[in-house]
Amino acid sequence: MSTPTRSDRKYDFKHIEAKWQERWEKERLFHAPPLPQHDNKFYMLVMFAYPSGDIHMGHFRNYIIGDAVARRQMMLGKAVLHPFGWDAFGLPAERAAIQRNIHPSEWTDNNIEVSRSTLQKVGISFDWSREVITCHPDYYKWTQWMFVQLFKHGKAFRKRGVINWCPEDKTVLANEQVKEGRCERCGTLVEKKDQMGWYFRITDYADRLTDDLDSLPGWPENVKTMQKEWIGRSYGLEVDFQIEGTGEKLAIFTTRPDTIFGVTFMAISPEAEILGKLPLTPEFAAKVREYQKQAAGRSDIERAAATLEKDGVFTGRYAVNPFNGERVQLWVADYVLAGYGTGAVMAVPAHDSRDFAFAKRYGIPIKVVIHPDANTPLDVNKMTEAFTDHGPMVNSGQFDGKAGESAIDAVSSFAESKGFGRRKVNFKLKDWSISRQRYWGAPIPIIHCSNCGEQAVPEDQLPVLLPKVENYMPKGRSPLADVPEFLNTICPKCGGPAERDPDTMDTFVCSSWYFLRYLDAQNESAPFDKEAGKRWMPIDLYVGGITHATGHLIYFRFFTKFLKDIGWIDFDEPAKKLFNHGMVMDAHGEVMSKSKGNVVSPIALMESRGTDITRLAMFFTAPSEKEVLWSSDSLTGVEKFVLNRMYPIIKEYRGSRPDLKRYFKQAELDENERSIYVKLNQTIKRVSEAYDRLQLNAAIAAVMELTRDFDSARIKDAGLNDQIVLKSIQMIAPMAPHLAEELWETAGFKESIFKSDWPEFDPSAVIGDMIEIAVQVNGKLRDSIQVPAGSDQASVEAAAAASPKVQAFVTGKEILKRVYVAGRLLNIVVKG
RNA sequence: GCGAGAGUGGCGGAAUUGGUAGACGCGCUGGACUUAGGAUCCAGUCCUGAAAGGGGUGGGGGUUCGAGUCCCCCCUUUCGCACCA
Repeated sequence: MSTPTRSDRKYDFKHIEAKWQERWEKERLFHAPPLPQHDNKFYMLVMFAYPSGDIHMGHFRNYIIGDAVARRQMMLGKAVLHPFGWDAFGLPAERAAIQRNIHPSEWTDNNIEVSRSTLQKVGISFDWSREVITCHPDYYKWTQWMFVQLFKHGKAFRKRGVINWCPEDKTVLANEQVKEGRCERCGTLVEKKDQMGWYFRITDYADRLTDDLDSLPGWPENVKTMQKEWIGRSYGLEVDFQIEGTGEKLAIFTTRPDTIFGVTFMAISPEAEILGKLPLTPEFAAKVREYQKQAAGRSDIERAAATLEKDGVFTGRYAVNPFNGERVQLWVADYVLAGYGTGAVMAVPAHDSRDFAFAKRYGIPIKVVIHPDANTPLDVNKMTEAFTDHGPMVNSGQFDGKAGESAIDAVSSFAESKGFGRRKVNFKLKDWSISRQRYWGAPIPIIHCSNCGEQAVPEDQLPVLLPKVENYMPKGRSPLADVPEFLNTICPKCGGPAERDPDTMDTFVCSSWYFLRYLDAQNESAPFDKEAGKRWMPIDLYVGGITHATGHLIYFRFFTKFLKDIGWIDFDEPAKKLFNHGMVMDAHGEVMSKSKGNVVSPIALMESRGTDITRLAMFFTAPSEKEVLWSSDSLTGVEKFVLNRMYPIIKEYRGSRPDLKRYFKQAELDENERSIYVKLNQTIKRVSEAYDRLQLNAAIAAVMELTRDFDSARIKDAGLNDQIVLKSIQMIAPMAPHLAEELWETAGFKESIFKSDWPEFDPSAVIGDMIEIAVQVNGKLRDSIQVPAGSDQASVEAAAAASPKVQAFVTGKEILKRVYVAGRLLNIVVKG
């Protein structure tokens, strides 16, 4: 299959790839300088990997995209930082340890070895001297340092609260790790539990995390939208309702103050704290308790099912609407979320679909206070669903007639002036729960002292080393809790006996700052050098999968903002540009998985067809942001291109060692030469733009066209001929680096092609001396005419008028006007 | 339900952002060279039509000299969130 016919040399990719990988390594070609010039650097980051031991098509695609960009930036003369590392803490290592009776670190380190050497075979231009491994103490020392900084600034705190509990993994999960009520990792239904744990106050950053998205034009809209929705900022009014016959107030949050005269009941979440403070008669208290039990037994999914019939129980108590003094029933209902707002809502059945369903079920009155518009009243008896749009207020006292924003404004201001309400901003985003009751993670650097409370481990005592343990079997509490040598310590403040926190940190903490450690990975006295941060940051391009849109990609922005606030860095946003590559599916559009047996290994392909051909095939099959349905057909076209055109092209090289910066004068070239010279420059332009937009499929297509049109036999000028050969090789180099290096060397260059200058196009040669003008009559194409470049409108019109095809549509008709687009098109508009 | 995308040949996909739709590649058809071809080369390949021409970018309207591209209404589809009051 790989036997070329036109080439008299076999394309011995195995030899070529090994040779160049070795040479790159020896020459330290990819080692980034410690402190680049800020205006001439490029930080190319790909999401680091969990070391599972194999590199699959998804990794392959991710890293070759980053590689193509990094290598091209090298050719553009930038100081390039292109590092890699391993997100090495996490559950699979514990699993494997339990199954095979080896230590998680051993399993992890072995996998890293295997994966690293695979990546080296892919020829990715990583600077391995900056590799980070998050489970090694020299890294997690600084993860703990980050925790301590957060703690010292009040951004890390411990509280008891309802948490997501995965019964399979036996650990707490952050909200971001729960998808559709299930553990993102193992798919088990998540349970609610009331438990003590550590949190990061990411909610303090909610406004900035939302607002600053607008300063990121280089981020895809869909990711920004997803983050905004996840953070879920909403503006509204908090109103106090007195609970009749008690001194208690019930505060509620609403985004629709304009419906407040339509409140006909109130609803409290069964988990809301206020419920405990309500004096209930024994009869009602028992009913409420029973309902609470029932609600607690329902999974999140059951409770969230939108179609689920709302249910609840009456508390026997009444609340008073401060706007009109009306007395309404106070219910407990589990469609109200405990964790949002105040855990209680004012219910306006006429204008909220959930309240509507509830009111219908329990026969609670429905009161219309908004009309669709002034002339279209709503009839309560005919309503089959709530009317939730905006419209003029009715039955609302002095507010009648106000509508929309101004209505909300008027009601809010009134409440504020009377002192029973205040404007408020609420977020869906919750504080980030980071305690994990598992072994294989970074220990939380906190000491609990019965006298002094929670004390951060002094920075000079970091890292808190993860001890060896006998048993990683998950029991629902951290394995470290059973290691007295670890647990027992002394209080750093009073010196008395104290205990370490037994929990470890969510691995997303480790990955929230790894991009900074790359700047200065060996630093033993600081997480990274501030000057290196100034020079290298922000990340110029961050490439990874879309799956991290509302997890990692929010967390690392949060860390960045925190570190800026405490003076470690001087920028607000970590990454200027974000690119999400598409997934790699099998030929039928199914996700590749071991259980389906449809996994295609990039390694096998690289071995049978060559790494560069495999890389080109991945680039060429689909644009990088779209999903790829991978089949072996993907290889056919690019393989022919490499074997029949690209690899043999070097035979056409005449050894002229041309000045690659020289531009030719079109007048000095003959017709064949001129046309290929124009093609060359058009190609350089197209390819450069394609790389800039990461349209690597289009970049390959353009080079294919050039090499197809290139016919050395028809070119007299050796310098021109050789420019075409060499620039074609340069243009393909970032995508097929081994092949390009080999050809470049064959042409006589001693230095790596990645030290050569990326070709620039001759602006005077992107259009030829004769150009084609489309001639339309009434917008329909009738002919294409050749005119000298630079012709004015009059001469183009004259040439068009001479065309018989055009004449056929114009003769005898009145010409109304002519639209001329210079160098492209002439449209003759005729009557009739 | 809410939100954000996407619909272009048999297939993957191009189209300088309002200016010659279908680049490049796969597949397919025919031919050349061959003992052979699953190699290579040449030609063809949106539909219709003998041709001239006509039609054509999910469907329907609109703006414009000109719309795949902009606007409105549908349809299909992918992804995300999912009782957030």
